[in-house]
Amino acid sequence: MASEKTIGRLSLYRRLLDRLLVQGKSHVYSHQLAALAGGTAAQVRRDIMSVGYSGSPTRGYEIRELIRCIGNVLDDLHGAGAALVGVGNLGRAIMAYFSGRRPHLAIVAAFDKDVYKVNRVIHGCPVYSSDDLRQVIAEKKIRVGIITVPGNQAQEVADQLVSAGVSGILNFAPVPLRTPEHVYADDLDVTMSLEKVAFFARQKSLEKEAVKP
Amino acid sequence: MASEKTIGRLSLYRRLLDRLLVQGKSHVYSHQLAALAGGTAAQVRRDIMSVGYSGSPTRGYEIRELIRCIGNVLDDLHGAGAALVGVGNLGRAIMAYFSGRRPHLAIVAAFDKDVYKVNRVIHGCPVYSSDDLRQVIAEKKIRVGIITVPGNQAQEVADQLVSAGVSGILNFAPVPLRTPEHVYADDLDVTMSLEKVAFFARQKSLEKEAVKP
DNA sequence: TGTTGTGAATCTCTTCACAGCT
DNA sequence: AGCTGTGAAGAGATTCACAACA
Repeated sequence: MASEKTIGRLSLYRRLLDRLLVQGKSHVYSHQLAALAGGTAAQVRRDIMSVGYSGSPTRGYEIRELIRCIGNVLDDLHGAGAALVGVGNLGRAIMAYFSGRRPHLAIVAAFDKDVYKVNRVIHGCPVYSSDDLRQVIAEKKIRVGIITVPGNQAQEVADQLVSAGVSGILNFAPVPLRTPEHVYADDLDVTMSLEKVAFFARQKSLEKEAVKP
Repeated sequence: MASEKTIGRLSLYRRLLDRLLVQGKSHVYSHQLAALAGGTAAQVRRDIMSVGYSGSPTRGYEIRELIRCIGNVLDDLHGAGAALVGVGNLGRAIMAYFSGRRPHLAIVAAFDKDVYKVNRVIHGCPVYSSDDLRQVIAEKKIRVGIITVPGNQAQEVADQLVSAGVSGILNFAPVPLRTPEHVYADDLDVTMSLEKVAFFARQKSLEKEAVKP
């Protein structure tokens, strides 16, 4: 089975391949894809191995076919809908971003506690009251939740999502979630990322100054 | 030197420790911090080793002092300002989120091409024209850039930021950035994260069904 | 020649396990 | 007794390097 890191890169490769296709390309070599993805050719070849597709030593990979094989691995055959909880700034930004982008992985329901936000349609997606979360998720057979509520409500929302039956959660709140073993949760912690960048930016600055004193 | 992963976790630990402090706690054991952070006690101890602080076998770590030591590693002594480029939905969400949160790492300038957005103050942060990017970044000695523009403009903005002198970039656009070796860049790819969650959610569902058929 | 696919080596990160301390 | 700090082992991911191929 493909590792977590590999799955992430496959998602990236697919988008890059889509772009190449639009540009009229039909084949690509591992080193070209690696350059676009910011990785090495060997890594690209290994990742592609895991989807069970083989390229040709002379022409490289056939883009259309490779996209199809990646889709076989990544996509749910019947399409998958996601639910977003927390229609604030960030929630709306994410709804806007995914609106009409990938039909097989769309945000099909949003939830908020604020009565002024519910019963509206934002970026093509209906907003429900958080009270109806369990029911809507069951009806629409939603298996993925996206949490964009403030940190102090994130765990509570996660518990509701899990109890409603989702098996994957993408969490934007700055709090690591506690979830049962049968649920996959990924924390996308912006504060952490920014502090990390700030730290390594400082390192790089110091290196520069050390060279040219 | 601390690894990339360790730096990220230190940022998380610090926020958790802040919370504990507010709750009136004064000491914490590695296994408690690990539970909050979703890691193991051994990992917490190793991470803390790298900031050069030692706890007591009887009382654990003194929270206030540990926060200080983590700050010594993570924070720039003189504070660090970040610049955000792209005042759209996502840009505003991030500005709102960091507004007044961490004084030593604030977003001190935002940029946009849209004339209706420039010369305003959003979430306490002045918005400048993208034309003035180089000048403002030099004046304010900004070393960290945040990219929240659409994918097709991201690389161009990154090049401008690099040429203006930043040494770290946090990129939200769904395109891996090409940056010179002396610049640290982190791509925070939401599409990738969501597709990863959807994939592993499906795995988990299948596991569940396999057990209870 | 220049590519793919892949075993083997390497590198990095995590966990184990226990001495030492209080 | 129960914790910390850490050497050593283990697990995982990446890169090397080369046979096989067109």
